[in-house]
Amino acid sequence: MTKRATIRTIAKEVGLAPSTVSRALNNKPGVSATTRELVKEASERLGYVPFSQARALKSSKTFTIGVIIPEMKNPFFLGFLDGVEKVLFPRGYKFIVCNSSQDPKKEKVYLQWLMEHGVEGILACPTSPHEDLSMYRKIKKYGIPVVFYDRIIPDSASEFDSVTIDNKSAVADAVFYLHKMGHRDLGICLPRLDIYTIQERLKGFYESCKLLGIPIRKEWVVDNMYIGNKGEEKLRSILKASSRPSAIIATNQIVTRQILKVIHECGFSIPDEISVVGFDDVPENELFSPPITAVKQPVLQIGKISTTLLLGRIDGEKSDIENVQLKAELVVRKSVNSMLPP
Amino acid sequence: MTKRATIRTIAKEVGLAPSTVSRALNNKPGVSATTRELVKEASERLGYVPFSQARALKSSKTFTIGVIIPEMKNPFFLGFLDGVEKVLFPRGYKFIVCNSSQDPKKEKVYLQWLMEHGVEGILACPTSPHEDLSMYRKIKKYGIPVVFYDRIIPDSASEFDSVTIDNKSAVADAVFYLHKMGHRDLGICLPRLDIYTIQERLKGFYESCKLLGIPIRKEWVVDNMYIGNKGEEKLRSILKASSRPSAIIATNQIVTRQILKVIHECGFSIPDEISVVGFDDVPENELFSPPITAVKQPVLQIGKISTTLLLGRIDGEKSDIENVQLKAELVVRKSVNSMLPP
DNA sequence: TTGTAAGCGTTATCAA
DNA sequence: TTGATAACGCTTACAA
Repeated sequence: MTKRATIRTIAKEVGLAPSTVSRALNNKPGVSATTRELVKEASERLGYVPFSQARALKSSKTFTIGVIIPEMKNPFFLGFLDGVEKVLFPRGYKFIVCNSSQDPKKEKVYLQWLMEHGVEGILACPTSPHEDLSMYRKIKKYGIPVVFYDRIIPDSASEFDSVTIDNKSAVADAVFYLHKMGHRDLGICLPRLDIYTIQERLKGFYESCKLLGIPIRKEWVVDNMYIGNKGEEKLRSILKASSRPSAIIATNQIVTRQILKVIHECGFSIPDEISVVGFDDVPENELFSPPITAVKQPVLQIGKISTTLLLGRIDGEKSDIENVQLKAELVVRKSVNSMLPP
Repeated sequence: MTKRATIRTIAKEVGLAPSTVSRALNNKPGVSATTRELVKEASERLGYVPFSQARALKSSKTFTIGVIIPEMKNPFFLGFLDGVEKVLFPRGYKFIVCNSSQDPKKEKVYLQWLMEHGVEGILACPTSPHEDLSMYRKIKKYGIPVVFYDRIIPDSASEFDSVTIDNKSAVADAVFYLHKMGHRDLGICLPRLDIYTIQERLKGFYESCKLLGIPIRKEWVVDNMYIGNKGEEKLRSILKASSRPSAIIATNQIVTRQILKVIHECGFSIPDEISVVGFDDVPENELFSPPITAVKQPVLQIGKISTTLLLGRIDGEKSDIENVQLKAELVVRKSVNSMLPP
């Protein structure tokens, strides 16, 4: 393992100045064809690898963006990353994935690191529970564009670009559908209440129930499915009570799984004994017995649009802040029973 | 948006030399407590952000590694990345995810980019179909350690560290189990044959069948499940034929889903009419009706071990090449019928 | 067309 | 304890 070849090594090798070598390698004008050939050949032969850190020192272009995701196990973020990559690769950009694990401190550490490492932009699903925008403001002030995706920090709409879905109507659609199918006794399960999207989804539940005159039973709102076994236990006790909901609504994919698990354990059959509306549309929804009716988020789109928006900002687009809101869609399968008289 | 504060800005602000500021900020010895305080306060006030590219120019430490994954949709890699992150974060390292999309050209582009961007090591699941090690050799020669995970390039064992599972026995275990349950008519589905792990899994199938005296029906080996609808169609025709296998073995998670899908479409019930052994253990396996018996890879372990190995190399450990091979485990659930007389 | 020299922000070495 | 200076590898005016 010899010392790395630099532009100087090549210069010496071919008897030219480093600047000429630089020009030749970067296909800049003002170099004779012969020289260029000569330089490229030598570069190849010496196994020269440009050192982008040095270049970044001058140009501050790193062709890297940072992506903050709050959890790794939720397939939503995998789909999102897929969309991000599809837009990034053709543009020659790469991304650094930072898993905040839903921990604001970890998020902060990562954000600081991303700043220091010269990312040109950041896609963030913020996890801060107490509206702490300070770090993101700092980053923006520092000249690094930020686009929020999936979640936003309330009241930050005018400050940051964002790409989200209409979470309220996503759940409202589910409620409307259940209502249409004759359901009046609805339960809902949520992973945890300190997440923006989840709060919105719950609001959508409350608002649509109110609108339709569906009575809300607070005890059928399970808001801590992520907290150990608490949530699952609570759901179990709800299902085993003498009076139980006729349908359960999920608010993300993990929760969908948890609901199915508890229902299986209780030995109920879907949809005859209980109906289920899942959240997030993943391939396995088709494969369950019965196939699960679910709210489908346009994951790939969220990834592609937020990345496109970010790259636009990196390129210096100075237009107004954009808050893109996409629509979720209810994919009807067989997990909801009709409660209507025939 | 004012100009970025540098170490010089701070130096001017507090009337000290840049070198002193550097020492103060990095908690190096040889700075009086008062000065350190003074500098840190000014740094804070000016919103100073160290520029790691410049630091890397001297130290060549970037605290970044590159990870090559071949596909984004396979949950295996999500679990793997989870393991990687768990080891990396406490050590202050970050990772750049590169999705080669099973495309050797794309893989090469990413590898080149990672080299140029000064990653200190690379975790790779190589996708090269024709044993092309040149790029990886180049990287290693250049001084960047490489650890292969999941897949290896045949005959590279003595050259590169690796963390894999015993793919042959993973499938063989499934075959033994099926045999024990009285199955003699086995089919197997594979995503594509140009992948190392898949070749091994197929070998494991052949070898164990031979050992047990199970006759192999070539037409029940579906080797192109990833190619459009070809694979699914072939499987469908196999299932609809007058003589069909009593059990189907999957060789990854996506293929498991495909098998379940086709079986559902054909209207067969599992396990009464056909048995299934899935590959990769994901939460939904528990939730299918019936729950799916599956080969469980120690995904998280693969991530953690390969990362630990890589960090060791980065730290300069000069021990012999390590080829870690982990064992998969068969998780028995209810998707395999007993064919034995009672 | 090619060479010289300065500088990007940081750190290490040596001198004060 | 602090300061001056050089160096990391590359790019880019400007000069030749």
